[in-house]
Amino acid sequence: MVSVTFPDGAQRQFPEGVTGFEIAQGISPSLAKRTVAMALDGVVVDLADPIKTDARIEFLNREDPRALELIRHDCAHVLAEAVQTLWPGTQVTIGPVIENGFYYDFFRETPFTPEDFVAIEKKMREIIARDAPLTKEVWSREDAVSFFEKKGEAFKVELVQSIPGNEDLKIYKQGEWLDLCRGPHMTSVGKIGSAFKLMKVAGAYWRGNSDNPMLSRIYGTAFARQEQLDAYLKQIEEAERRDHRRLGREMDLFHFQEEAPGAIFWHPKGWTLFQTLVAYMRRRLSGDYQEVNAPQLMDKSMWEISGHWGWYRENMFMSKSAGDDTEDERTYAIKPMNCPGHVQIFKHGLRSYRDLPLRFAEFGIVHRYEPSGAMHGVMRVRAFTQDDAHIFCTEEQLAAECLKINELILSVYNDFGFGKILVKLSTRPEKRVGTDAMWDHAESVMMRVLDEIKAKHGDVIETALNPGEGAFYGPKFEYVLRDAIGRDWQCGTTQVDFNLPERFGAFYISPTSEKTPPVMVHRAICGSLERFTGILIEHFAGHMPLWIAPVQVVVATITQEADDYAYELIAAMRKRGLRVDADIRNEKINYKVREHSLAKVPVMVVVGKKEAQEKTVSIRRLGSQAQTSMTMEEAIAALIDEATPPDVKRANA
RNA sequence: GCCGAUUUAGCUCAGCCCGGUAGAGCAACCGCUUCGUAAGCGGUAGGUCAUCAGUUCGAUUCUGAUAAUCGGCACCA
Repeated sequence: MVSVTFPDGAQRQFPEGVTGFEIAQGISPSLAKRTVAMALDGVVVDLADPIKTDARIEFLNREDPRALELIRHDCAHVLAEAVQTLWPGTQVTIGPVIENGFYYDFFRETPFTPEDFVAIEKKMREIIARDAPLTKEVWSREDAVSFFEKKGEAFKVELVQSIPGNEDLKIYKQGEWLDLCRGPHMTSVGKIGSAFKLMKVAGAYWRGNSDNPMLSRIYGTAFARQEQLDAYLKQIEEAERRDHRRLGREMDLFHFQEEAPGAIFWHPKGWTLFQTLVAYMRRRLSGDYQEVNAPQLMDKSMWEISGHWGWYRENMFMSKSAGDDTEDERTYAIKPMNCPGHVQIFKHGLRSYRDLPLRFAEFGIVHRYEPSGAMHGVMRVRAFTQDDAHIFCTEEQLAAECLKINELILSVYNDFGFGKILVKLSTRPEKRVGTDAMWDHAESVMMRVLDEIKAKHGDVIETALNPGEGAFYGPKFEYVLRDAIGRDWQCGTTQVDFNLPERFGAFYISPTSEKTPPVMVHRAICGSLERFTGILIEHFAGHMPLWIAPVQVVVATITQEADDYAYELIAAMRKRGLRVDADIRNEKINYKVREHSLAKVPVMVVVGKKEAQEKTVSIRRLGSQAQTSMTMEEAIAALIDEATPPDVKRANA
């Protein structure tokens, strides 16, 4: 007998091996009918699974949040059946649930197109309407291999063979069709319902490896109810509206063109935005960091020493004199990173332990030959600016430096309105340099730091471990921020480096007069400033806080009679440092309001005959229909206060 | 880099299937209008149809190559 505990706390005895379905049926047939799966001690399993040990039981209906994954997974199976019915000979591979939906990878001569979706969805609805029960069988390895071989499912055969011998080989059947699957699944395909949609097609490598064949992937999503699907589709539209490439055009920030793939043409407004960000970051460095600048072109030997020429040459640009009969035949590399330059500055002159920690910062422009398919607006480009810094310190100073960097990163993110931050510690990878003792030491230091920042900032920080994901030269922290619509962006990073100072022969003189290689910490807060600008645009949906907005105020006139007053206002505002544009065109105020709203100008100051006479202004804020009237002086004071960057405000407080 | 799609006026898009050298809306420019918070009215101008080849009497249209972009995959020191 097994003892089963129900959610209300009641306990009942059942014969060992009783299924969830039998228990539900015993309680009431309607419960059994609406239950799609069960959870045993919190683990979701098939309702038809036998219960062999004492357990807490919960019956899941399709509205249960935990059932969503099942709906999507079942839907992936139905998608696969539909595709194989429509195009016999198509091979199935895997079809997992992912965030916001599912996909299924197929192998087929001609890839699918979105035009195929109509037919596939129709077939899927037919299959769901048939409502075949989903039943599980455990097969032997041999049976499974010979079955899939006979069907010509080479990928499934490979999957079967890769499942460890101690695991059951589970086959889920839905009527005639079956698939190898870990499960769990709902009781029947009819439970999927109708709130599903195929989203897009894409190529994807078998097992995620670019040496493997390319498969045709179909993405889809499914929800328990149609309203949820509709809400999700709306959210996608919202994300499209926020797309920085679209806003970049609408707000006239930047453009790209064919002659410079992966490089940004910043327009005046975009460059103002970018430089506002740089100015802010520069202020945040003062006192602790020394800003430096290292050459854009250096002889390739520099990169041979650093190791990059060997490891990353494919992703580097190089440059030579363009002259036909120049004597200079040297090959220069365009810097893909700033560290070697900073090591040279460190090495210039003899350093004492008394000089440490030494913190060199650079807004370093780097070029990397990114794969053509990786480029994405300003988010992934081939020429970008890092808010980079390298800290040279002693072993003893390492923990304190990591903590100091952490404080700065969190403070910066907070100033831009990012609330939730994830800090991941990536530890030693397979391929690495340095002794195990060094890694042990560094990892234990960083683990301690991680615990400390978690204890101190637990309200905004979540921490995680990323085993084996460290850089080859040392462990690292990665800072991931979450934007307004819940997307995660990895921006900041703190990396400990045992390797580079030694490669370049950098050292300092210790208290006992010994040459000692310093510990080097690489650190970036925004990462790529171009990308960070893009993230800010999407995070704020173009509606930038006043202190970052490239154009903070537009003064718009209603009639010509207010022109002189408008000029007076603009002069007064500019004098106090506000970024103001004038709109004295002969257009209706409706037209002007519409245009500047679309251009996402945060503040419109509207002046007509009345305001000119009374020396007042009518203020309209972006995203609001309301108008506030106040005197010119009140308005300027309020705007200046709001336009003061948060760090300057703190300093003034 | 790989799979698929796309590329026509500053922007958004039609025309291409069925070859006879282009069309709309918005923006721009010029007038008129001086107007109270998301598109006033009229007119004008603007395109070697991404590039290079091929087929053809003739190519924006058909074929091929190249480039860029988009959606994924892979990559991201």
